[in-house]
Amino acid sequence: MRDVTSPPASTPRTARALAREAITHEILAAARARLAEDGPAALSLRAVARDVGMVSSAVYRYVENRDALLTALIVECYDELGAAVEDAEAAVADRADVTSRWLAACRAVRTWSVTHPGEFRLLYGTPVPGYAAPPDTIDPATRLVLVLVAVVADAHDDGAVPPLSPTAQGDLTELVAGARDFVAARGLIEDAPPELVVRTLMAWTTVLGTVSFEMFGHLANTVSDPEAWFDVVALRLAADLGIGL
Amino acid sequence: MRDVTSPPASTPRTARALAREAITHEILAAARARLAEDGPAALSLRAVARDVGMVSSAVYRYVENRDALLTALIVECYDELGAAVEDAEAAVADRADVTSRWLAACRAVRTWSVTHPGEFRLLYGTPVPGYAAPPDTIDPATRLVLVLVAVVADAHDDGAVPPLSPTAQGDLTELVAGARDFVAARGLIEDAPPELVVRTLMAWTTVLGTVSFEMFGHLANTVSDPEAWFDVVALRLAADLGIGL
DNA sequence: TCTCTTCCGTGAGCAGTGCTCTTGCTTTGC
DNA sequence: GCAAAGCAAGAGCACTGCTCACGGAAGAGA
Repeated sequence: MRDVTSPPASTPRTARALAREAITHEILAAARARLAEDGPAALSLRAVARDVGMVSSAVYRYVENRDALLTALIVECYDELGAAVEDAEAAVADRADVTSRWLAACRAVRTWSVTHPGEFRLLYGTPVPGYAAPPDTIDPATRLVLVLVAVVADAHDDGAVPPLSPTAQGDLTELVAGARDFVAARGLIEDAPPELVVRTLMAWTTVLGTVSFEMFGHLANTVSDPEAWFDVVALRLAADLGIGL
Repeated sequence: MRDVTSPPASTPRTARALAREAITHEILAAARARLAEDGPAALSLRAVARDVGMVSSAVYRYVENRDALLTALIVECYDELGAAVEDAEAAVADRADVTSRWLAACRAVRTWSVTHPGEFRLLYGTPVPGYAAPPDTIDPATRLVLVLVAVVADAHDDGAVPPLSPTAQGDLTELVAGARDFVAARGLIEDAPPELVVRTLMAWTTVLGTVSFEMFGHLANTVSDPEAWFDVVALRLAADLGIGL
């Protein structure tokens, strides 16, 4: 019984390949479970091997080494987080209400992070000592940022964004040229005002900084309710971006 | 030859105790050197033992365990960073120029971080898996924040801070009560406006977030000159706080 | 159906880790 | 001068990432 939907030449989906894929998936799942408990740096390949009922060396049939396992996890997590933010933002019915869309996206970032502390550490915590993230990870990583930028871009197109009190200091245009090319290449804003780019970058920094502070305990004894605090921050950032209130 | 300056009863500064102190210091120094290379999670007690020319078990005479070593390093680094920021801020001659004082303090944060990447990871990166920072560390950690708050407080006392466009959303007062008590207890601002506290907290989050982004490589291909970018961010935060331009 | 190749799991092994414990030596205090 | 205390060494335990030779199983081609 042949599978006509997928050509066997390009992807020979034999039973063997399927089993291999399933086991690889099982290994990744076990690794993510371990991740939540001990953190990325302490991720033990032997431990995940035990969890899936294998001997440690057998895992190397499926995963090249520990770094490759980390990379796979990073890509998976970035994608999951990106999807969560995309869904949350897309769920806002009133597309003209950019403030709600911004808040929904930001909240989704925090919600996912709080419910996935181990994964958050992997993505936005200290890089694992000997590990250097390969280029494969930067594309999934941008997915989340694109949602935020898209909201800002929409608000900008509507003309709802007031002039952003430009502080004259050198050529901002050149400084954030990379970021402007980034959004331009994705067809979001053709010729973004540097002011807007700077504000958006700062906002994204503050969003992630706020979540990091909460996750890593730097907010203890300072703010009573982290969730409410995050909302305050997110709304103020929206106001700073000219898309709030 | 007795040392009259220090009473021998409370601190018996014998030659032995001095030698012990010196070796402990040497161990800490070696650990910090290792820190810069491999990061906190990979800090190997055996490696620092080799560096100081000891066998691994010998260091346990001076350091209780790896966590205690980390704690000592954290306290040391927080103090060093705090001192660096204090000095930089104090070096601004014109005390009325709050903007320059703010910028100097912020710049000192970044400069220290960039020149001490390993230590920065230790302080503001992912907490080491099995390690929980003891209460001894929170006091040194606040030292740096106090400098920033003091600048804001001075600006506030001068009355130079304009009304901060309050976005009405629940009772901010209760939300940031911890932070307000914090500054009040240190005699900085007696009855700080919640608006100001919120802004200052956000600014501090953004400052550290910006440095973290740079240090952990999340700013790659986005901003051409991290140092110039940091200045832009810091100055804009000052403007948001009402102490800039 | 038979063979041959490819794949997979096992277990031993190497070098490294944190940490404990015993042993012997040196230094200190009386 | 001697007992006590402190110190460095080394063996040892359980753990880590990773490699490699081995035997078995499963699929592919004839």
